Amino acid sequence: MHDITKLFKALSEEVRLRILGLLIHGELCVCYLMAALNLPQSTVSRHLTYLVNAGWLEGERRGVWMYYRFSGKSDNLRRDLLAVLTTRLMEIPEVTRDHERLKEYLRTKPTSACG
Amino acid sequence: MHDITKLFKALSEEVRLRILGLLIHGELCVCYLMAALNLPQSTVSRHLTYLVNAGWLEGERRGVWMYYRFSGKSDNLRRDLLAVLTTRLMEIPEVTRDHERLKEYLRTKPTSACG
DNA sequence: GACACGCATCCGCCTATGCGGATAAACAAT
DNA sequence: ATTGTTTATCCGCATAGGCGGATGCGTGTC
Repeated sequence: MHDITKLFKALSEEVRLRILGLLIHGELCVCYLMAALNLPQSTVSRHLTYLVNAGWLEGERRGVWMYYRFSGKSDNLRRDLLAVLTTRLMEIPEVTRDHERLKEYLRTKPTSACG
Repeated sequence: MHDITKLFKALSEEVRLRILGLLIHGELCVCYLMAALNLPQSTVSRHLTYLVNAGWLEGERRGVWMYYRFSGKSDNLRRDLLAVLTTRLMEIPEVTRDHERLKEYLRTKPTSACG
């Protein structure tokens, strides 16, 4: 039961929902998440760690860069919830706004950002 | 966005998931919930109020008795989540145990109980 | 109005977790 | 080893909300 409440608790914070909303279309580096969310690095990092510990995400380091994506682990509840999130998160204005910001960042893409 | 995080936060506590699990088959009076959950009245009442405020439940008073059921209000996210909960909550041992307790209570059903 | 019952809320105590700047740790190049 | 970059974690502060017994509020009967 503790695993389950942890799954839902992870979804009970705006920043974390926004992160999941950004990762729906595939993995992203922290530097992109920071730009899209327009939040300080420590805030983003803290929430990513929470989502990993709750079982939603997994991270992969590539050099200095850290990428996050939805966890490959799968159980019935998480799979069902993920299906719901995949459609419903995109209906949230804050999430669509983040996607616009991400697109803009990709277009202007500083050379200092990850490959 | 605040409504959405509130929905998930409501699901992030064991007692509240257990309450929702008990209400899946239909409305129940608080006295039944207390018996099935085997928890003090104040604890049950507090969580019921939280679930009402989060948008999951609605209550109806009948004399001194208070009945709760899933809210008639419907939006996309809540409807999808409810569909998930309807199947997945019954897979949780604590929830099935509550149902057994409820059945036992119904069988022995003190005359002082509602209905 | 008095009394009884069911249930919402208060209360004191405690734990969990939000925030962002500072710092530590990990990685890479020289 | 030094320097630079990215990111995880610490820190102090603040808010939210868990617990259950006590109390207040609402309903019903006499």
